[in-house]
Amino acid sequence: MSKPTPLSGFPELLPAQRFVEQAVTDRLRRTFELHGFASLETRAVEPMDQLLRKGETSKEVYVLHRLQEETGGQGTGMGLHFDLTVPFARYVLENAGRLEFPFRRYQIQRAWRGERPQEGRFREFTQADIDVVARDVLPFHFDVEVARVMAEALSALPLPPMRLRVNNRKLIEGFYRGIGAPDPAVVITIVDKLDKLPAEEVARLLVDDGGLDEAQAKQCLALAEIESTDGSFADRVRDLGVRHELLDTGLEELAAVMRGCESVNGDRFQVVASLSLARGLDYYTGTVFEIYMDGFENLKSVGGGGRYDALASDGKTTYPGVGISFGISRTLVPLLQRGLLGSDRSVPSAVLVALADEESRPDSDAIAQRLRARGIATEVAANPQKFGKQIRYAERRGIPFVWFPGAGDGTDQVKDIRSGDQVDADPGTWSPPDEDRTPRIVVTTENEEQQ
RNA sequence: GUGGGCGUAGCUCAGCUGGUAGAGCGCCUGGUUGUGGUCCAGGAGGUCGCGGGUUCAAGCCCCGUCGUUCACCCCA
Repeated sequence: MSKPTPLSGFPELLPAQRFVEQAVTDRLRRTFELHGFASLETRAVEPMDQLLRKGETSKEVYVLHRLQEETGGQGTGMGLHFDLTVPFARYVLENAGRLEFPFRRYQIQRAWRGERPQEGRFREFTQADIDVVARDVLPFHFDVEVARVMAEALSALPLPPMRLRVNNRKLIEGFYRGIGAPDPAVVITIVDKLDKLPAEEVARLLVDDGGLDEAQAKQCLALAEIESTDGSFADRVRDLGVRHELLDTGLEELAAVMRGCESVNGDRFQVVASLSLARGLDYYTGTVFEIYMDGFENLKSVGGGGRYDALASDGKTTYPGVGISFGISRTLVPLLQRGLLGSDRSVPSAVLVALADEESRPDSDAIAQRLRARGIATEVAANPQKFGKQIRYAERRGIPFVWFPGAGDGTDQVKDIRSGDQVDADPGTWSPPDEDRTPRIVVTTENEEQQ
């Protein structure tokens, strides 16, 4: 069999990289749970009609069918989910009678999209979502809470600083109605292209496709330009002189989110009111979020979310929600591939017990067991090679300590192969420094890389 | 789906106007006979993505194909 080539869009990590990914998900999980979010996993597949509803028609869903199905058959009618929000909404409806509301959950899981892969964009990827869902009414303070929890979670990760851009659908829709736009939804999708097209181009689209006149288009761009890290955006919006009830509501909500997030601002995280933000998905009804990673603006948003008041509804009861998701693969894989993030070991082992000869393997095994019993990850050398080879075996894998049974007059010795220090040691009492118990994440900044 | 770039050793890549396949790193052995990293000497490893064409001769030119990558689209 010839060497298989990688499948584009289906990233697979090396052990040292996988350790980083696991460490990141562990930390996310810890933060989410500290805030009382329960873990949830939903099945990988959903019925196609679930996946394709709610303005998701453009999604490139991977459809399931059985290999031996009659040709021309209708398939199974199931597809792989492409995000975690839609399956969650379905799950809430299905289990509404057994859940306590407001229900908060986190979900760290894979999703699939059949789109063309690019850096940070994959066909199979992992994301971390938090959502809060209530029955009938979801108090607004949850909009603030999900933002704060995600901010806290991301600040704790060994990643570049993040920026959370926030806007409010009511605000911009109210504004567009206030200036007399015939179809606010169209205006939203056009304004959303501002980060890709020059302003003049967007202005022309607003006139040609949005049905606005020049003055209205100018107003829209003026609104989109507004950005602030505090509540000052509100005055600048009001200065534009547009009046609409929905606009006022949106301004109040966005101001509330900004106020609520003040304390999470810092070196590692910044919350920005950004009035150009719209998001393509049409199920968002109020607050919308997008996350950006400093220095990686080319990846576009690495997370996003918002409030969806009507995504989950069984006809009688609606379950409004608000949530935010973070792209684990999207952020981690580019950093890992560029070598900006890694770990100092490819194995969990902190200690390699050397093997003098095959006959003494039980002795080495016994030492390893005593270390493991005290929580020290330990492996025994694969072969009784010359000790130089065994040290090199450890060195290649990043294992910091090599244990020599009966090295000094029958006393065991342990060597820190980084410093070369070798000391007498007892497997019943010796411990590595805490920082050596598990692999460590190694962060290289872009600047260091260039030097 | 549309358009461009790129497929040569495990990895990163070089290979001139077409003339018998190269480097660095890594790997293996020895120097160093239970203590690695440095150094020295030696060694293994290639259907040049695949198929066809042009030519005395193709890694190089042409066509096709597959893979990969970037952009559009869309988004985590």
